[in-house]
Amino acid sequence: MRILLVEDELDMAGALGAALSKHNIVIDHVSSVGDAREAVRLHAYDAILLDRQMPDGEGLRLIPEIRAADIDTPIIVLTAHNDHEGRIRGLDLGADDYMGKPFVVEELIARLRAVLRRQPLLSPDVITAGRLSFEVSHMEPSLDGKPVILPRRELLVLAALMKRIGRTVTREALANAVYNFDAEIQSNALDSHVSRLRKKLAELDAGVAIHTIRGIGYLLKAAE
Amino acid sequence: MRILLVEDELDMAGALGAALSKHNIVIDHVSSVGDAREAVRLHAYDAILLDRQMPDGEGLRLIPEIRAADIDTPIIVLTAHNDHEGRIRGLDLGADDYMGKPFVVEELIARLRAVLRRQPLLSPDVITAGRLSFEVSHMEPSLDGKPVILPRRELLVLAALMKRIGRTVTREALANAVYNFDAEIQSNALDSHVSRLRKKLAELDAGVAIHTIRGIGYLLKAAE
DNA sequence: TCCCGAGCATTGCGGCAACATTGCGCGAAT
DNA sequence: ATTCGCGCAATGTTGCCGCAATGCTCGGGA
Repeated sequence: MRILLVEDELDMAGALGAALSKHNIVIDHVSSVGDAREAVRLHAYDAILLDRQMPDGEGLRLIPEIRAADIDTPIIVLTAHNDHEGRIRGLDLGADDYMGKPFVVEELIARLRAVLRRQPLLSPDVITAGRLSFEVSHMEPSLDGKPVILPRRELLVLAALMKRIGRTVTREALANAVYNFDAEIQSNALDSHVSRLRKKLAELDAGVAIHTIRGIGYLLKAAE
Repeated sequence: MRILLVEDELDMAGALGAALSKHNIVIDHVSSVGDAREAVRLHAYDAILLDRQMPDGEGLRLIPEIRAADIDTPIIVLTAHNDHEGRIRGLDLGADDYMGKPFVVEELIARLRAVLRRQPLLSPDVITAGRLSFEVSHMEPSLDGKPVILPRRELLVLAALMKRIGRTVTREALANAVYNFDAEIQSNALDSHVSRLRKKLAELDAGVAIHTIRGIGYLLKAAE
């Protein structure tokens, strides 16, 4: 899961980033409306966290722009605590939720999950294949109801493959799901994650296997 | 799918070429307006990526020429990031979309797909024959909804035949769909791809067969 | 009708690039 | 201090692809 954080206060951004990482969320952080606009153009995020005041203007005005572009990524607006008008305007403009600052990170996570789960038409929250199932909003795979613990990167790989189960995922798409664009990968790190994940799936006898599509990417499929 | 890339920066062209090949797109790359003009005359591309500044002039002026020749191939203009005037002029002149540089390749692919899909009257995105269907924008064949994995070259052959299903495809046209004109084939490599594809279609019982039109080319047809 | 040649089909092979695997060292987290 | 995930790189493996040898088919001409 990858989200965009639009926030100019660096402390705040840092703290949020650390907290969200623990929940296996990949973050792209930008500090201005302009950069945010660019980032949204460049990547289809799972969600956007949007602060109101930015050095180059009002964050809220991004919302109609995004919606006009036919992008229905969930947006959560971060507002000052008593900014009543801001909350309402945000929702009117097409935001999905808001959080008054200061807030407890756990609550933000919960709202994120809620907001992500609220799009059942587009994609169900729980995906099942073989003996394996995956709860998207919690980023949690499980086998016969028992949670499976995976390292962060492998988990992100699995998530990306599960979301497109039975269909191919290009190497590039996979890389985008696993790394944010600050990250610079100059080796076959991605391959090794795939390899390790593959091995674990086999050991667990998960009933799914990662197939290689040479020259294109990968594909997760239930074993027959 | 074959597209023309008009770009004089070699780094850029190289990177784009590599990325697009992974998506099974064959690229012809030219570095000047003159060569581009020639290329458009010689081949009916699925799309054109057009950079603005060329050594021998302004790329945009190709657009009216192309449109005047009654060629409605989608054109995506690659502009410098803040080149507002260029974007607007490009669209006015008859381009279909633009991309500000630098950009992430995934987005370009997405725009390509969007632009290709935007011509539903000319050609639908999903072509079906026998039990086989083919999603043009994703270059993905499927049988009863399940994706069929094919090697790159065979996939390109299948795409070319599907796009003209029931009608003959010249050997030459087929070669153009599978190879760019840098590629130099001095054997019957193309035949062997056709052969292997034919075999697979039979094994899969896909309900379509490749017929040979002696002296001319091939024809894909649903089995009766 | 039979023959013959050109065009096409098929298939094994070798090279090569893409991919897989795994040990290692670093650094972060606990 | 120890563990563990991560990126890296070296090495092993796979499978696509172009090639070419060989066999087959069609169709025209005598």
